[in-house]
Amino acid sequence: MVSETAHRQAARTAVTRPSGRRSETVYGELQREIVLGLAVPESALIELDLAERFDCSQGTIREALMRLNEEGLVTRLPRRGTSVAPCHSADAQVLIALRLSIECDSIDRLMRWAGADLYDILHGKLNDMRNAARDADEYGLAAHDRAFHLALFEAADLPLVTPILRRCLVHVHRFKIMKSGQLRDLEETAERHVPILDALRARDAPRLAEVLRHHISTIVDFGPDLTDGNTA
Amino acid sequence: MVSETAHRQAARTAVTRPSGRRSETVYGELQREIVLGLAVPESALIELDLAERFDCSQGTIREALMRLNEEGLVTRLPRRGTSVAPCHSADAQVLIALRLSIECDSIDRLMRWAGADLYDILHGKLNDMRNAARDADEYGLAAHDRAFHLALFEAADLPLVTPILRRCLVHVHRFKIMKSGQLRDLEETAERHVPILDALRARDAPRLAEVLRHHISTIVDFGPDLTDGNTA
DNA sequence: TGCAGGTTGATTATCGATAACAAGCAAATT
DNA sequence: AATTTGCTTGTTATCGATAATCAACCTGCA
Repeated sequence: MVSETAHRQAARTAVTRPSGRRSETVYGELQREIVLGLAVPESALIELDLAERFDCSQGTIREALMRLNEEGLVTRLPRRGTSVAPCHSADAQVLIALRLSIECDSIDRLMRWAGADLYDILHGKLNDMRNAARDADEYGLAAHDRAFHLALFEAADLPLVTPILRRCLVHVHRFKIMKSGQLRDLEETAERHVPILDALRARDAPRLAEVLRHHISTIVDFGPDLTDGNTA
Repeated sequence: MVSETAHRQAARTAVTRPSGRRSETVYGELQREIVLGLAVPESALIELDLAERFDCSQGTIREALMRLNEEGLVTRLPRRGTSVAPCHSADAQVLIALRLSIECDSIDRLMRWAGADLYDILHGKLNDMRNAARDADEYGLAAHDRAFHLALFEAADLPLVTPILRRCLVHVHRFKIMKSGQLRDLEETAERHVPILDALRARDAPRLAEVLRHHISTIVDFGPDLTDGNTA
């Protein structure tokens, strides 16, 4: 009996370690594939297929898909299945405008709670970005970039708005990555955050607002062509 | 044999109809209670308790809670449980600003696809609002009001933005209802939509923008006092 | 008294099976 | 030839049971 217990403990540890929370892994991987454009927009995602692929049950997949649906990365129709969200420039433009308004209009509020610890946290995220850039990990860079902006916004203490910002960030990244191929200077993208940190450290609210506005509005240029699906 | 088939049909209809989709019912009822303030902000929601109350399984409750989480009406922490979302004026102010920007900035785009059928649909929603107002059904009125604005925005064909607008609408309604007691003129709230319909019928984009802007910015006045939780 | 370590209670996470459902297809009847 | 009827297939929705997890408490010891 004792040995059986010990064996069970060992097995549990061995099995449980790899993932942590299973649906979390599935969620993260699918998010990566969608944002990176590996999963083509409008294509179907079958729950049972994914369950087999990730070696888990349908319920776990369902949970991951619901999380994705929450951010708008997939569309779930009642009994018609799940599909990868479309990616049109019209949506992206509105989303960027919203992001601009959310991030910039809350700076005064943000400043009231921002302390030195916030600066340290953000500096950590910046280093994460630099590492990802060095490894040519475009998705990792984008993920850390989202973490940076979300951490900054957290200081404004607007819990009902944060999920909306998260959603905007994800879609802006998706559009940016799908629009321009891999021909981007990742290092430069990371360094673009330095002025934000500087303004924050100086506790200069107007400058922070201006720097942020510039940072966000120059992420994607809608100049040349668009990866728009419908030509209507 | 014929009678047995007929009976089976009748039974199926009788049993299936009441609920339709079970998680849908749970979702709708919980949404009502939260928006109406019947469920107090920050209070805990236990999955198994709800499962017993609605006489369904835990998974069904979980699905409903996830939908609620999607709109930000509840907060789900990994292993700490689910709680009703807070309701502070700071969030509400930002949400109203976002709503304003989403609805008003897409009118040009909207006009390009709007036809006579859209006017008819919206007119139907207006009548729904009038009926709810006559019945003193404040939640019904709010629900039809959301449907009105969402139907209008649908014409802009920005599927990635629609869920964000839905979220803003729900929270604005919640804040509005929780702020002012029941002392509101429901009939007047319904009639406030007539100018929007008029401008749409006239296909006058600038006027529609102006009317909408006024409509939205006068929904809640942050003048006197605030039902703010923290006094920080 | 103070604390290290285990135990319990509450809650969520996962699973596999079954039910419900919508759409497409094919055959049969008119 | 056209319409309808019924079957088949692909997919999601729901369920009840079990496992994993975390926080708080409680016990034995110094």
